[in-house]
Amino acid sequence: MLRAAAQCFNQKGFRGTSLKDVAGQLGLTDAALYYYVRDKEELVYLCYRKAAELGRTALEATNAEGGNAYERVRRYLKRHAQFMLGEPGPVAIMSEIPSLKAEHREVILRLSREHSARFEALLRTGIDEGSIAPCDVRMTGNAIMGALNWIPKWHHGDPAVTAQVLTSFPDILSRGLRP
Amino acid sequence: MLRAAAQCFNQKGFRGTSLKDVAGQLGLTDAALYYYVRDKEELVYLCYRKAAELGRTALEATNAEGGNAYERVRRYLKRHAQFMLGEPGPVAIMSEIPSLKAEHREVILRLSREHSARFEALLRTGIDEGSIAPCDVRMTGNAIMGALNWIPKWHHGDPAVTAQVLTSFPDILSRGLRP
DNA sequence: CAATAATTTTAATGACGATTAAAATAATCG
DNA sequence: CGATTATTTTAATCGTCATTAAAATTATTG
Repeated sequence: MLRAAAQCFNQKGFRGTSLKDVAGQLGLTDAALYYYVRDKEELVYLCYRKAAELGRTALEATNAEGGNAYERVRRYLKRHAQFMLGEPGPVAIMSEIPSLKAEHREVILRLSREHSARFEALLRTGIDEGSIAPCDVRMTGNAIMGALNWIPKWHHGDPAVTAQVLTSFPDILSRGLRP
Repeated sequence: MLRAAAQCFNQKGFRGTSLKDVAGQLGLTDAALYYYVRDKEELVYLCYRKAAELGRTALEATNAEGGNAYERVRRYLKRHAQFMLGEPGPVAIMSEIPSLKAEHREVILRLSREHSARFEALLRTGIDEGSIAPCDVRMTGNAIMGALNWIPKWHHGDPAVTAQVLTSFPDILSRGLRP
């Protein structure tokens, strides 16, 4: 369901997707969605949360595998790109955070901040240990996350492009980090 | 008007902004907007087009100033960041392209493609002349544009941050291009 | 199979916000 | 100033979804 919704949002924009569209993609009728979700707002919220959790997982898994910070960043970039691209990806660009209800918005923003903080911490580790060149970690993190989060904008499922992204992106985004 | 609209879109999301919101920010009533614009759709379209044109202008102005490709890229990055940040910036994240009417959507997509192509050409020039390291220009362009376009997501007007972006971003995004 | 629970549909309802028409106000210009 | 044009407002209207309630179907389980 989240996958269907995210796909609709990315494809038709938020304005353009009605619950009927989402339901249609599942072979259901719009009213059926209300069995699983209180609200359209909640549907959006769940999509966003899922996406945030995937990002967090990607970073954690990478950290768990060890290696120096530079290598971990590279592996993380690939993992993150992977689920931005993947079929299984319920990942919608989070353009509607402001219209979430306060409670939900807080959760998403918190997850988002936590993720940024963790990534920045990783960069800092790299700087300390010398595997990454000194830089403004906040801005560097913002730049890298932006590049990743923007992927759904221009990627439309072409498998050739997918492969291209997976090989290029980690290189492109990490090359500037070398000392 | 476009500034007001873009600001609303970025701040409240598309879902969250009614014409009354946009009009309110101008000290007008919602109906007054229809004197200038046929449609809400047209308002969105004009915002997007303005943003696209600013990007194009930034790149052209930079090219006109000369210098090698690497230096031109750096200057372009700063210029582009500048209007993403600036008060005068009617720049909304283009999350609703799919719901534009076909005719308008085509214009935006064309402008967008043209801009990408120009930037990629600049990268290619740099590679040929040796000021930029060989790379997948398409993907590199996507990455850099993503980082730039994402700025409104996390920048909320703090002038200290603005300054930080302007000094850091050109460095961060161009460092990976060095041969 | 009977009975209960889970899931989906049909058929209204309702609200919000875009849009419109007509009237009112403000600006310009001879 | 008088007249014409430009701009804004007031006061409806209108559509499009989201949402709901009740009925129908499907699945589960004793």
